[in-house]
Amino acid sequence: MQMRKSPRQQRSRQTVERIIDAGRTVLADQGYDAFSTNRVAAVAGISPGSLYQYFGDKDAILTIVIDRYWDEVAEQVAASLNDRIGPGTIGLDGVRSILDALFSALERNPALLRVLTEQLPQVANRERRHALEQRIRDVLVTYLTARPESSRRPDVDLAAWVLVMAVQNVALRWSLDRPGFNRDRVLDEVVVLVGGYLLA
Amino acid sequence: MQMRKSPRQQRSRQTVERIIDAGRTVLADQGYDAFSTNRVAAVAGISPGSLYQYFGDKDAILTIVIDRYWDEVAEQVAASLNDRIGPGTIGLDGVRSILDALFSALERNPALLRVLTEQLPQVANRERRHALEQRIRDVLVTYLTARPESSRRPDVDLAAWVLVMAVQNVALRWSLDRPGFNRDRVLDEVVVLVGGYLLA
DNA sequence: CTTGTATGCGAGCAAACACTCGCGTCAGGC
DNA sequence: GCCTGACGCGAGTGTTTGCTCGCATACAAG
Repeated sequence: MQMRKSPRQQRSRQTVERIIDAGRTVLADQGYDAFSTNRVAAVAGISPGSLYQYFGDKDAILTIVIDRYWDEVAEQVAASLNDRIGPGTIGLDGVRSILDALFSALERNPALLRVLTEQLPQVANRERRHALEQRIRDVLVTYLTARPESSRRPDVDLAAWVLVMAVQNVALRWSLDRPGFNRDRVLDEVVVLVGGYLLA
Repeated sequence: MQMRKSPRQQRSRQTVERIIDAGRTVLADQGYDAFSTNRVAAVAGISPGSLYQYFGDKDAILTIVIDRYWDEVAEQVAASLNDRIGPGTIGLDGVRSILDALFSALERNPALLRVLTEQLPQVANRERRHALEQRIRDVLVTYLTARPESSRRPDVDLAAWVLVMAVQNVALRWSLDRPGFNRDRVLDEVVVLVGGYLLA
């Protein structure tokens, strides 16, 4: 179920925002198990009944929190992407700064990222993450097509898919697992991974 | 909680196996939501009470199903790895056949793989997947150290980590999302990814 | 056969929790 | 200032589900 009715007055618009904030807070601070409607309502400082005036069910709140999170990540990566993609050939330093943006975006809210990726049924994230991936793949494909000299891979779609899948997991797992490796060196290695693949 | 007591008689050992089988069946066929103790017991053809003679709680059954699954995957990959690692330098065709083994292992039980990775809280898989990753990383590190001519990466540990993370996700997502790409061509690309990275 | 133990049963308990409903309160247009 | 609908309340309901417990049955040792 989705949003039940839209808030008309000022007061209720604040209520809706407080519910969403409370949802994010509970998720990030106490985990998915604690994410009960009663608790979210309590943290939001409202009653459980009020919650159901605007949200059809528990999942509706969860969905909004998830959507907002991935939208923020997408926004930051897209910003860096658009900055670099205008001029001419990107070059390895450009790749690096885009990767840097991705890493930074994932570092913004580690607690929430952890809960979203480790405690939630992934099916909840699936749609949004696919959208994010698709968005980046599209940019990649148009870039690689426009500048064939920057890649030796024959199938552009396939190359973009492989790169996104590979890079995504390196970034994600570095953010979540915090292995002992230095951030800058990991970035360097990913740049090599990408460059080596495209120009092999 | 763990295993509550071990089965002494033949009869009860069969019961335990039937419970585990039922657990796997319910998970793969009906998903995690349907994975209730009562239903598992029903599918196993026993009563809920009997189930708790051997398993401390619901999670104990789940854990065993997960462990067995990842152990099987690890076994198949390790087998291919050990076959290839004995002789001398592996070479790109050797890399390819190891990757092939990984893909095949993930293709064995797609339904269960999907439920484990998409519906379960990932924290349940975490330990086992880390163990699997660590195992492969160790093999990689010893190989790369023993044959420095096969890689130009300065930090062997870091290189192994990056490769495992990158390759893992490509394999996993290809198995789960079934994008339109031909299996062999994906394998080829991953070989290029690995080779290009190590020899860049 | 007897007896102690391992195994199995299944109705039912207790807790958690998503969600409702009837009623009181307040905002804001006229 | 009034009046109507939007807003908010919170105790309560219905259901689900993990798990127990007292008892029956099957097994194996002596």
